[in-house]
Amino acid sequence: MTNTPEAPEKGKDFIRLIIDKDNQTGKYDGRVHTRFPPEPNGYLHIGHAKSICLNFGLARDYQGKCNLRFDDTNPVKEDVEYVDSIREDVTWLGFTWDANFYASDYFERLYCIAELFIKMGKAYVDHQTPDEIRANRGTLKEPGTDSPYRDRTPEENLALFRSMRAGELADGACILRAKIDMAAPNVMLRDPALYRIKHANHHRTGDAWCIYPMYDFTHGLSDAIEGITHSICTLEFENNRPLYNWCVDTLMEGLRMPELFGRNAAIYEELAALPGFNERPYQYEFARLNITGTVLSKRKLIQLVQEGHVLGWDDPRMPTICGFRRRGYTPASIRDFCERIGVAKSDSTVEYALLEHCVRQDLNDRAPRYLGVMDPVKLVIENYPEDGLDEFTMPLHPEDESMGTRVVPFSRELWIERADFMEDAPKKFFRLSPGREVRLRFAYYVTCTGFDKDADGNITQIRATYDPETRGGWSKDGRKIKGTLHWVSAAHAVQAEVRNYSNLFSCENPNAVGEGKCFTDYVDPNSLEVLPRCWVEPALADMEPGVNFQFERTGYYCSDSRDHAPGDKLVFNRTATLRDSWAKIQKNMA
RNA sequence: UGGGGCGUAGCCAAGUCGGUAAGGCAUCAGGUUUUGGUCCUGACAUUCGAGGGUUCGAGUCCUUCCGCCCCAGCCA
Repeated sequence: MTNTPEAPEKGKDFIRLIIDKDNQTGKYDGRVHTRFPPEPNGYLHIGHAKSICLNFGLARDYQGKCNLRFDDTNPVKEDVEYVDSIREDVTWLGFTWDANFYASDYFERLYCIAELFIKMGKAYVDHQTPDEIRANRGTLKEPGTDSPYRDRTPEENLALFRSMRAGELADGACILRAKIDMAAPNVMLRDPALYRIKHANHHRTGDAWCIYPMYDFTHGLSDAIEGITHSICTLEFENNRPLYNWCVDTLMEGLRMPELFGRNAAIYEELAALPGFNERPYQYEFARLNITGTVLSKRKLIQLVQEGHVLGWDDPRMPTICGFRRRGYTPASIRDFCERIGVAKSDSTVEYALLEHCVRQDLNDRAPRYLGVMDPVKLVIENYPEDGLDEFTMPLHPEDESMGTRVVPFSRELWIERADFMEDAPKKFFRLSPGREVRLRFAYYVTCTGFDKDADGNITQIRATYDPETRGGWSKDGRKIKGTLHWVSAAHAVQAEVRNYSNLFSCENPNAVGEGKCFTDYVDPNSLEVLPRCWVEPALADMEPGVNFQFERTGYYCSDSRDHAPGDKLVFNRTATLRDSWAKIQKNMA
């Protein structure tokens, strides 16, 4: 691992503790080699980010290595579109793999290993139908029944398996099964399938194969081939671990039986020399990530996209990596989140608030500030000259001068936020109201002198006077001004479309909906709010797509990567609101 | 008594050979502030799923019980 972000400084998780122990005992000679092994059948989500940060982070912290390996053993579900997106997302998160492999790289070796298993009497070809196999597997509490084909000779099995590979059999005609124990209490061990026939085109190997290895057979062997030391996956694979071990151990045993090698001897000898088959990898499981208010399973995410509940995989409301990217989340904020949630074995659901905290913290430091009015109402400065103009040079960041400045024009007519004015304001309201004085950010103090309404009672315009002695938003007499409003000069403002996002789901846990309900029933149609006519300061007109910034007093935003066109159509996505203690006060008053 | 895991605050999560419950988020209360932002300070588990036992001493050891998650794809 090279080129990776800063290391964390906190209590170690159980996996790091295991590695420490391995290093102390001299296991693997101090080598640490992990891998991130996605199946390219969908887009990566924040749950994958946890795994990515763990696996690549381990390599970083222990001066080890981490591979990217596509687990592409099921061609009908996979596609290059997904492998491309996965590579892009891992890279965007800030990680660099030491090697990029595919399970399909190992198809020939895997096939030879299967032949060896057959010769060892550890695998057989089963001609039972899927229904029969299911019926004979037994139940969780009752043992299974041996297949009538279980005692075929190695010679017979070898011939059959070769005809499977040769394409002489139809899909589903038979499978290759491990010969373990049909009465095993762990159902995974009741003669699991190793190979199935699928006359399907594979995104990488094309039509070279019509049989494909199963996950359990492939995974541990691929790990060993790559010299992986610590194979980390999620909790639901705990039951698979004995099978993982069986596959690796059985091969290691077979590799010591050269009398069985036959014409593929070269391949077996090569495997036998690999570090992974001398000091084999071990699998460890951690709890997958859950976050309140969203779903994190590929199946559900696909459903949201396909049924049109969202606008695509990168819809900013999606918990996908590309969704967060488009929303304006930074790689550093997601990494920080993954560090903070920890790695453990208990099922847990992290509050979305933590993720929001992480972006806010990151963006607070690095996002330049701008002024933009979301819900505009006109403010006329009555004592300001009709053709007057001020140009204020404002810092792009209040605590970081190095970020520089920009110039913001000021004139007689301004746009301010409708919510910043109240006709009859309570005492705690620090904004504009008849007779009250507020500061216009970095401009002047203004005092409200009145307002106008239309026939329906809507406020059409607010009137005020300004104090020329307060230029820059500061006064010599030191009088206290509690409220500071953002504003934009009506004559100079640029129009923009602002897209505000809130929770995609209207319930806290869309994974556990009531009887007869579907999680999609809880998709909130108001989770996307489009404000087509906002007024923003001119400095924003030429902003490139994909740039993070803050609209002061409002929130963190990001120019949209798809629809934002500098100098033409401005489109800004809300990444997160600012924390809003005024909202809390209002809530408490109500 | 199918098998495999897990249970420390509202949410995550440290807790190594038993020695008297880290940290973060959220929440609440103050202070600073030209963003009701940021920042700073303080509060927030007499108790670790429950009971029993061993011990001078138990979140850690023993034991019984309870609760939750995973497994019966020719998916991963």
